[in-house]
Amino acid sequence: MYKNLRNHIESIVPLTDEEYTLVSSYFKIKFFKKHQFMVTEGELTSYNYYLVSGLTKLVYTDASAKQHILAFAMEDWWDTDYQAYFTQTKATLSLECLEDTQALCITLSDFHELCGALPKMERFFLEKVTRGFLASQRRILSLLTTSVQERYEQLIVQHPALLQRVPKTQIAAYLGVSREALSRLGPK
Amino acid sequence: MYKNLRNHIESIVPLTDEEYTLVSSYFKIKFFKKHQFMVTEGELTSYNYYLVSGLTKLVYTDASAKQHILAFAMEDWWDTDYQAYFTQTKATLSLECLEDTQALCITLSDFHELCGALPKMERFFLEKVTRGFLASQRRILSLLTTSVQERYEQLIVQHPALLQRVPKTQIAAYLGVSREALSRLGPK
DNA sequence: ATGAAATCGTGACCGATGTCACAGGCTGTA
DNA sequence: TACAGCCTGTGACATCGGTCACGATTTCAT
Repeated sequence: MYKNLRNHIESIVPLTDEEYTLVSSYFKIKFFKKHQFMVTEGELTSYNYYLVSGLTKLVYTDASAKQHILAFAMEDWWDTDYQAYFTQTKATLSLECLEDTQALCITLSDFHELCGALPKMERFFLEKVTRGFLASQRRILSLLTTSVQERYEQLIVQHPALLQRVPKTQIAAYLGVSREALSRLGPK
Repeated sequence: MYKNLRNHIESIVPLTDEEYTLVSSYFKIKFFKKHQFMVTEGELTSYNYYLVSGLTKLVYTDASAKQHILAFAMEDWWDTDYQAYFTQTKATLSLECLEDTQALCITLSDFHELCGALPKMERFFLEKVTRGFLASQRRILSLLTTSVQERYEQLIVQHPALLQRVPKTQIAAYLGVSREALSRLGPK
């Protein structure tokens, strides 16, 4: 079972059936409904989630209650408050479902155990984290160099499905502008 | 030799003398002068650099020749155009020395060989990349949530030495504002 | 020492964006 | 049906930051 996860891992490192059985034994499936929190600000973050289906947002809420979206995640993405997860401290971010979501989750200690038991998985995660790091750098660059309009147009090109599933308010919170500013450049 | 590197690695995974001898055999030392490019936009990026001493900036130059600084790096930091390095494609960033710099460098194929020969090093790099990823996420959040002034003040607190070594123009290019805007909020 | 280049502050002007307010449309629920 | 809550667009206004221009000072290389 969990063919999704197996395909996902095997896109980077091949696994035998026995190996995958071992891998999957470390994961537990969880179901969440729209508006539920998978990670809650101020609480400990027990799990790293691999999303089987659904849609989530990773959010920071600032002092004036304004929301800033670090990332959306959907099928085949990994997501959690990594800072809190890896350091086992209280979350500063929240991970909230924008749709009903199924996820496979793993604790930090199981994560380490798994890497120890199967070095291939360490390679897999190294590759994954590296890609995440590169994506973050691209995002920083895009925040530094491009206008809101350019970022919006790129988002439309790269994730057209998102716009159908997420209200503009949230898109604005992801792009780093107010809802109104985003609305103004739409009609043009 | 290269005690820096050994201490750096051992802050995460302990090494025997033999292991470290093996590790260091994969690295080559290089010397650069101020204004030299360690990575040049448009060219292939052969190396990942561990900085022994000196100071560098990782820069993107946009269509209108404006510079945007992704990161400064100094002693004990790793630096290169990772996108270009890991995918072995032409660099879109430049890595330029702001001071004379010594660095230990490793090719991508040697990097993979080293990880294969010594799984500990895979763990080390996983840890390193993870921290880099977390730092990037913090930077994104700070770009989304804080004003130029706040970012400037945080930079002063976190890296006071930088301000002594780097002209304000470059600081501005790192913070994501014009030189003039940064100058205006200095006297406060 | 001398000239060229870099650094830095400052003023004027203007476009982009945040904030606040209002209105219409849509959806879900009692 | 009726209501409440979201989502979206739009206008008015103030502010922030970009751009251009100027000049003073410092740094650097010849």
